[in-house]
Amino acid sequence: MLQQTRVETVIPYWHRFLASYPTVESLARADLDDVYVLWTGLGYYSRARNLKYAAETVVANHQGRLPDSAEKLRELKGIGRYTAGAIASIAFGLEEPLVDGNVIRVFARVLGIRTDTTSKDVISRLWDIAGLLVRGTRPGDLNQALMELGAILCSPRKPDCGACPIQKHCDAYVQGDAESLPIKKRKPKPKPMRAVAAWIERDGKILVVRRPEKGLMAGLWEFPGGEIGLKEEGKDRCAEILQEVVGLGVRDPISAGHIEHIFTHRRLDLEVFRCRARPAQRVARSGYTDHRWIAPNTFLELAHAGSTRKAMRLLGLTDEISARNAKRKMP
DNA sequence: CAATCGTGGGT
DNA sequence: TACCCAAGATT
Repeated sequence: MLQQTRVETVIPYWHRFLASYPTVESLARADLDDVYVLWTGLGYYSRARNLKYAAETVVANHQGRLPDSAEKLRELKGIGRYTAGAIASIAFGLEEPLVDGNVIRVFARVLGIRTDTTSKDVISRLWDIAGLLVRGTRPGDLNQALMELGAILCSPRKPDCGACPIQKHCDAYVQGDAESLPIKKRKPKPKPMRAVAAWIERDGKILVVRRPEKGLMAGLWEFPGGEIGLKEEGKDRCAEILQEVVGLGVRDPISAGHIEHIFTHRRLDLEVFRCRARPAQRVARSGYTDHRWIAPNTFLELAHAGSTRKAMRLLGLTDEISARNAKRKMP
């Protein structure tokens, strides 16, 4: 959960997750759909699938106990170099290093690294240095201290150098350029993208579809729809797309408005329509892995992404149901 | 190696 | 507003 996600964001999800799946065995036995529900709103949903798959592997191949070496941990789905180092050092007390965004920033400043820190060369060197530092009796504490230093004092903007315990050892502090480090390649802007989605009602129920297990919002439920050209008319394309993806003919799509949603690499403009399916038709899916006709309010109980949540709100679905069941109001 | 994969907070 | 960033991993 912590991969690319702030601790404060993770905490309520972590409590709910552990309440549902307190053991590796319980997660291994779980229904993947239920795991996705607990991940709703957290993002990077492949982590949920990988975590469940890893739990199954641990039960099947490791007697239900996590392997106690960084090398073996890395063989599990979703566990890369950082996570293996974190588990090995913090949970097992092994002298294994870790390098995350915080550590990169701390090292770049302390050591005065003024070249691109995203290069393979520099990253490799940082891992070597972390490996030298972690030797000792409390490797987990050393690793967490490095990350905490980066998160609390040695922050990306306005680092609190005055309170830093290693100020006098810091090259960037001496040079006075801490705020401009580390140097990174700038990331491309999110590309504009348009899509339509439809509330299709029949006999008081609406049609929802499940996305494939790979790609954007993998495995999540959404309103049926699809991508359209940047200059196309949403209303015209809506009926055509529904015919393509669910095999339903609809009449008179009426726009309920647009929502905007920013992903890391996409800027989505989603136009949402209400329409009715012509009677006596069967759903014929294309691209989706499942579909259901559900009572509208129960959509909130299925795993879904933030963009779908916005569409729901636009269509008048409130989050009263999930708010009742959750300690914290879902985003 | 570059692209992909979410979302929320901060400046 | 626009951009950066977060206890990264996978393809």
